[in-house]
Amino acid sequence: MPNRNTEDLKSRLVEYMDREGLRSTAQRRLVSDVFFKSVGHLSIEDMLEKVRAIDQGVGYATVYRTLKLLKDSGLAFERHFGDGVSRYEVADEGEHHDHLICQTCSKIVEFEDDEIERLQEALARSHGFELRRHKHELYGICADCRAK
Amino acid sequence: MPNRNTEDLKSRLVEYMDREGLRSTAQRRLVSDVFFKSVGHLSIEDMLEKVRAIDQGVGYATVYRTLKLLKDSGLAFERHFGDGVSRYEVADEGEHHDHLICQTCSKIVEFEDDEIERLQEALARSHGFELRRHKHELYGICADCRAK
DNA sequence: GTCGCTGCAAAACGTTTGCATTTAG
DNA sequence: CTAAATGCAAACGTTTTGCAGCGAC
Repeated sequence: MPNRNTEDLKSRLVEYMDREGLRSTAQRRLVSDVFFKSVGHLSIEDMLEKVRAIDQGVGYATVYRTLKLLKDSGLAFERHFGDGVSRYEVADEGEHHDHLICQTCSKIVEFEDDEIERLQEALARSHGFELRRHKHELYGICADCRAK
Repeated sequence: MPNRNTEDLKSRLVEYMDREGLRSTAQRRLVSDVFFKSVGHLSIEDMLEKVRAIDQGVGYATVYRTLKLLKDSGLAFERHFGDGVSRYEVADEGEHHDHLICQTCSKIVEFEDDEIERLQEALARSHGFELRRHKHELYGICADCRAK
């Protein structure tokens, strides 16, 4: 139950599909609806499971291609956390965050730090780079796991 | 020609192998020597090519397993830059750096910023985490590519 | 001589694509 | 009707492993 305006996301997707001349199909609506209502970082398998709970006729490739579509439209971020699996996350507008990951229990905490953002922007500029995006992941052991 | 004490790295590897009861073989010595003399971020294929220039009998699996050994011993870092390929880098002691990557020409600039390090340490602590390692990658367009 | 290591080839793994069929527009 | 989307299965690229023979100790 994310606190999120899924209607807005849906209409942005429709706009994108209109613009690109893509068709609105039952599968795309199902996959994108399920995705927009999800929290966290979902693999294709995760999505397939959720989607098949509603319609088990949906194929892996369709989920894969719809997630790609969502990524291309800017409505999903694709993440890689070191295991070989791609994960997808709803790209809430304006919101941005990095990740703090527990190496023991795999808990993922999201964070944002304006000061770090500012410093990395400055750093990129000082090396002549125009910064487009970044990946900042902190790996450690969370308080719960240390307590055990 | 990295400015690096390869003898030290070699002896640390020998220590590790002794401790673990592993054997010193011609292939392991060759692969690790080539690796320690290398700069940058090498894929298994890169390493295989360099190694086979000296002894073309060496198999892919041996390079793979030796790189894994180097990673386990703490003498190599494994990196993932988003294409599906694992890359390895010599883990010089004390030295640490993050990466600034040009999205156009794939140039990789290494950086280190103590202030960012300090902030991320504080941030992890404030979330109850004991920080073990981190990944900080900045993607953008370098000056050369923007000039074109 | 033992048991770990090598090289090969094959398996595994997640991702991506070709194609015949279905379906939105 | 037409072209795009689907589902399947197969292709892909990379990583990982089983195993027979080889070699360090």
